[in-house]
Amino acid sequence: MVVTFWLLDVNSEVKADKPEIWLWGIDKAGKRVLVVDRGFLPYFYAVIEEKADPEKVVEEIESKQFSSISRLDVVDRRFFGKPVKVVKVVCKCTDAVKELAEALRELEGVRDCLEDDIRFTMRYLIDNNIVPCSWHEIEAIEEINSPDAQVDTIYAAKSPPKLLEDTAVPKLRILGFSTIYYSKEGSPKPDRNPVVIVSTATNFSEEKQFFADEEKNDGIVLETFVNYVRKLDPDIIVGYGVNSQHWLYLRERCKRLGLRLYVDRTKTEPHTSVYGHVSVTGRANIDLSDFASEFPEVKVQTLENLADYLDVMKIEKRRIVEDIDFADYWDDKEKRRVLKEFSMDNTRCVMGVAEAILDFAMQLSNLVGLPLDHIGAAAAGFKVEWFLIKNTHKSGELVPKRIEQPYIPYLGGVVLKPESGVHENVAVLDFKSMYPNLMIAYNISPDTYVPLKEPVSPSQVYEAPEVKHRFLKEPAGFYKAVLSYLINVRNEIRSKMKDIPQRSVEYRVLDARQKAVKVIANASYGYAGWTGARWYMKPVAEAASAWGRHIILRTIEMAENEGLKVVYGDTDSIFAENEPEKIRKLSKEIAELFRLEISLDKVYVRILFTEAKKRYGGLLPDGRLDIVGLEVMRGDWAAVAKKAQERVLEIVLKEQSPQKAVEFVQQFIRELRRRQVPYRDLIIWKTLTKPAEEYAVKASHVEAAKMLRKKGWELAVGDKVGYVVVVGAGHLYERVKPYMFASYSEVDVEYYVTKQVVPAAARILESFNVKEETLLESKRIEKENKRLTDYFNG
DNA sequence: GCGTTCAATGTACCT
DNA sequence: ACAGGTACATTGAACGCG
Repeated sequence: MVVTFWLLDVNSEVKADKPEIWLWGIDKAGKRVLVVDRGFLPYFYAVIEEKADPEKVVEEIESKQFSSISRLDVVDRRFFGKPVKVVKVVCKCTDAVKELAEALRELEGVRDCLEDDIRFTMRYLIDNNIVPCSWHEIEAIEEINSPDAQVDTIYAAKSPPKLLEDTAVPKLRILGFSTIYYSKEGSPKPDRNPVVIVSTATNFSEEKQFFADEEKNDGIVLETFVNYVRKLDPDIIVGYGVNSQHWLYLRERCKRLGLRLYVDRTKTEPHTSVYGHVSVTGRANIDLSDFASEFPEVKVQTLENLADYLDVMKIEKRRIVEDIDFADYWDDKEKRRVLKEFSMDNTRCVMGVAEAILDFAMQLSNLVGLPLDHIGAAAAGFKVEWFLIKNTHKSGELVPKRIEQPYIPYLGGVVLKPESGVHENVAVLDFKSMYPNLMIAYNISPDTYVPLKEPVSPSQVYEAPEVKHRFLKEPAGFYKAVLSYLINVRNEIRSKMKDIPQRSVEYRVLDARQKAVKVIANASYGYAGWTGARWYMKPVAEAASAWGRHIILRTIEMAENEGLKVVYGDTDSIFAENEPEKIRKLSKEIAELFRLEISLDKVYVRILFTEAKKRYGGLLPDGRLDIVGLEVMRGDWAAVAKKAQERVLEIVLKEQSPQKAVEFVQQFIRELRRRQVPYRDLIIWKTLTKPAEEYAVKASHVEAAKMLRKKGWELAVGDKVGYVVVVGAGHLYERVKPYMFASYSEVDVEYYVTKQVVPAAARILESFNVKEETLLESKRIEKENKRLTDYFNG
């Protein structure tokens, strides 16, 4: 019979020494199915030396009588674009692959073995063109002696599945959860601290909570939670921080209590796997924190901040309970109610954030080919790499081994020094997807690169300026193929979206798709220059950036020849006077000369450049401010400074009154000195980028982290530390405290005046010759106004 | 011994 | 564990000074 299913998860098993692929999915009728494919064997390639005879090599291998070899085939492949003869070594089991490849590498006539490092499940998906989060059909028969799996039907495959066109997403059961641990000794530890609350919610509005008893016994929490999950049988489980923390915590708790955390579909426990994701067999376990980086505007990426940003649940409308207070809240009968509600709200946030992210995650999984539960956990470089592996496989290109490469820096984009001060009516022109388009236009790719010593006629190659790297004009390299596809597909999607109502399901899915496509296209240049990449090739990245410099510099020349004054530019953009006719002419010239598209991105009514590069603020026609690089945009400045600077910019750009801005700052400082600003606006957040001991110099956030650790609150590398500056003597790092350990009365407000608000405000006002001292003068208002009036009137 | 100078360190941003 | 280019605050050693 033919089974049609949407692929949710995949894993491999070994039964009686034979490898099996298990495909978990949902069929057209909404039944949960497991398809077991026993017809696929692992393999790798032995690359034959150029002068060797492939048949001789096969004979040589055969003579060794390796028992784990199933068969040998001589086939044609390509390696970095060059045709090679390889022996496809098919193995009887997955365990044998590594060992066998190691042995064959030593054989005469074998140059190297490749693709022995491709995981079996990914091998199966790629070879059979099977795509996670897509529909497939397969010839299969219902299993008689079924393995124990929590699905409606189990099938045995009779042939590999076939990918279908259908892009619809089936109705899935989604479960979200969050936990509260009880600890009076700092960071909760599973060997001593119980889980007192688990809150769950589903995408069909079912909310549940599981609580520990009065003695804080959590066996009941874990047992009832596990039973609930099994009964509900979700396809997707979502949480925040579940990969790095919660699954392991719950599992450890279960172990101590003699329980099993059987929340999957086969009675195994959640286990950490590739890229640090936690696998729950038969379901897709998704950690939303893995997707938080898609929202760089959110500087401190906690669940509540993300939910606030995505309009899931506003922070002002919530009662937040800090971790350090969990135990106190649990112990107090009245407060326990608040803690329970806080926990339930966390799970509601999980569900809301999941709704904003899941479409994107599915599209990314679908595009890249990594299973849904892997895709978030995989770093950007690995996403690009799997996308490339999947797409190069089709053209017979072999996947290089990952080898450690020395890091050799190279030149990047051009950044112009801005014409500091205020400019009116400024147009921003930029090259759309500059690096991908350069790689397409000049066929820059690992498989088209012509090494220095290789003779080739100049007419056959594109030669990058300055660096002189050469790439064949023909045939198209795989970057060109793949990037053209991505750019075309994105354009098609975006034009399709124009004809669809924005609230429709279809629009949302298309939007998620175009975002996924954009992520991969944008990361491909960086991938080429990443020393960890399998296809790392410095000349590829270096040629792209060299072409980029060449083109932006020619563009500036041409603009100026046109009579357009360029006031700033960075990598792929130029800022110039907004003269539509001249701009149109310029765009046309660029298109003809370089076969690249430059477009009018936006126009600023008024823009202010500081003396520095990469820092400016502009007023858009709709009245919004566009602020770039300045303190307002930074997560490591106190909110007081950011708010003051933003208001100063607004006054200066909209009302064009530096005087009024000065008065605002002076008033703001008075309020700050009276401690009338919220305490939370004084918190400074900085990332711990390495273990506290490894810092070469003393640093405020590290000292704050050490204070937290002394009280049992451990921070991991990558965590953000929130601290405030308090009164006292000595270095700055000696005068900081974690924000939850300090009280407002001990805060050193003068620090915030002189080192936060004043510098941030002065950054803008220095364009108007306002000095920091002026901002710090606090005379009576009338007197001040007069003095300023006199000052600005000269 | 103490203030000044400046390279080094550290973080976060822009494209 | 995608690239290079850049700004900026703070630290701490070197320096100058009877």
